[in-house]
Amino acid sequence: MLATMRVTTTQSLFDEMLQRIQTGAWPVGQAIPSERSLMQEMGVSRIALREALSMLRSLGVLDTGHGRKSVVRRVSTELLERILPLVCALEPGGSYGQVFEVRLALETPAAGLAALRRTGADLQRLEELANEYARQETVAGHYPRTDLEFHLQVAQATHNPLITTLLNVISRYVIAVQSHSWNSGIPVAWDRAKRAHFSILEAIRAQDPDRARVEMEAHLRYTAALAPAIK
Amino acid sequence: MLATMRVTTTQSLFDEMLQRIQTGAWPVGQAIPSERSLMQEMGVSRIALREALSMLRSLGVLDTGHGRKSVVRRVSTELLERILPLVCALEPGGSYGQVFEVRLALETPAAGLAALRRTGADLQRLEELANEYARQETVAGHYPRTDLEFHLQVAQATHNPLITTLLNVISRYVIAVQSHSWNSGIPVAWDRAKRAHFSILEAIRAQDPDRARVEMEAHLRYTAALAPAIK
DNA sequence: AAATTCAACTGGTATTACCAGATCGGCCTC
DNA sequence: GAGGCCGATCTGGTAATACCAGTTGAATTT
Repeated sequence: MLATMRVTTTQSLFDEMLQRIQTGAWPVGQAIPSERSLMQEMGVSRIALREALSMLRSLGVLDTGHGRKSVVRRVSTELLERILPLVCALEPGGSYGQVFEVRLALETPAAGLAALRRTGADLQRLEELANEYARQETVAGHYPRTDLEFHLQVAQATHNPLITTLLNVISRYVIAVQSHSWNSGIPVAWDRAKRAHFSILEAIRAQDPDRARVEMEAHLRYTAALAPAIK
Repeated sequence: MLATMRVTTTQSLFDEMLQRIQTGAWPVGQAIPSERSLMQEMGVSRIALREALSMLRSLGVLDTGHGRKSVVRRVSTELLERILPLVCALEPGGSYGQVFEVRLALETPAAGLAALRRTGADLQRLEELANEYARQETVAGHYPRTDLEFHLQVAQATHNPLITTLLNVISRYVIAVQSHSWNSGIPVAWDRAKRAHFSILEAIRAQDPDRARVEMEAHLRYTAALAPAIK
């Protein structure tokens, strides 16, 4: 026997099973062997095995359920969406301005990438959202939602899921804070924002990344400047 | 009793304990009650309790160990560091290129912000790291580490913790993949990278955000182009 | 052939016991 | 009396076993 087995049984099981998933030995979307057969194969107790499984489940890579077999789930962006707010919340000094900086940094090049890669479907969806946004006349809470959807569709058009995920989380946060501060709303700002959306849309339609970047950055900076300095 | 308790015992325990941590009932850095006392207080078996605890542990909010009490840990970036490779590995298109895009998008404006906000201490640290990096002659694995440290120090100089956190995670992953592909290393690339670090340093010293951005973007694009197209 | 039922899976929970690291107080030595 | 040694007893980690409860699918019944 070794001097001391530094890692616990649970940990080694977790590593082993995670590796099987990453290497594709346990393909995504497919069921893994039952707990009973696994504890035989690996020569461990069900306790240790289940603790390792519960770690995988809490990470979102396993979809378990009472009575059915456990299947490997694709760890998609939802995991990041759960984690990022947690990190942002616990990180001290996570003020609005700092989050906005990240949004600006990400979304500006994202607009450029979207201009390069947008498909016909992307363009159509963007058009719909820009029009829907332009139709909004009321001061109702719909405003931030359609605005958000337009921006997220731009992110979607980059066809980079990581960008989409990050912007999803960050934009949601930024817009939530913004709409909170614009309790009454400023009509003239809306008109400008509506025109800005169409400008961005046209740049993306023309597949002009530089113009898309410029328009997006101007739009974001303007809306940010509207929000009265938040703490 | 309710018709059916939809959530499992483990899940409700997890929620309960996570809430205790978030509300501060179980303060960060402090030990939580022992498993035996918890299973008495909550009226559950040790199995369910331990599975919930293992979920907390896998999220990084609990620091458990053999023989000592479990203490509440602050969720730091390490959680993201563990998750991101997983997402990239399992996401079908979550390739190196997509992660690099995010790094480029974030680090370029970060260099600009660093130029505006760097303190004297930031500058000194950057200088040390650039020099240390320049001294590296061997092909040893030190190369990526000092390179990473320089870049992270640039992020640090933005004094935006969210940028620091995100770049910490993303750069780590990008550089890990890069160093993996540069098995032999290309000396001429090193020289260029060393000069690039000094160029960035000088721009930050001069507090010239535009130049810092340009230099950083050029540096990143060059090193990325070196990595032989990684699927 | 279609609907129904039931038996054999599956994962979820509970009980009990023991192992091993960590701790701290009392004891022994100096 | 002060300091180091040591073990009783805390802690979490692992194990074996049993049973509960959804799920499933094949055999049975209509």
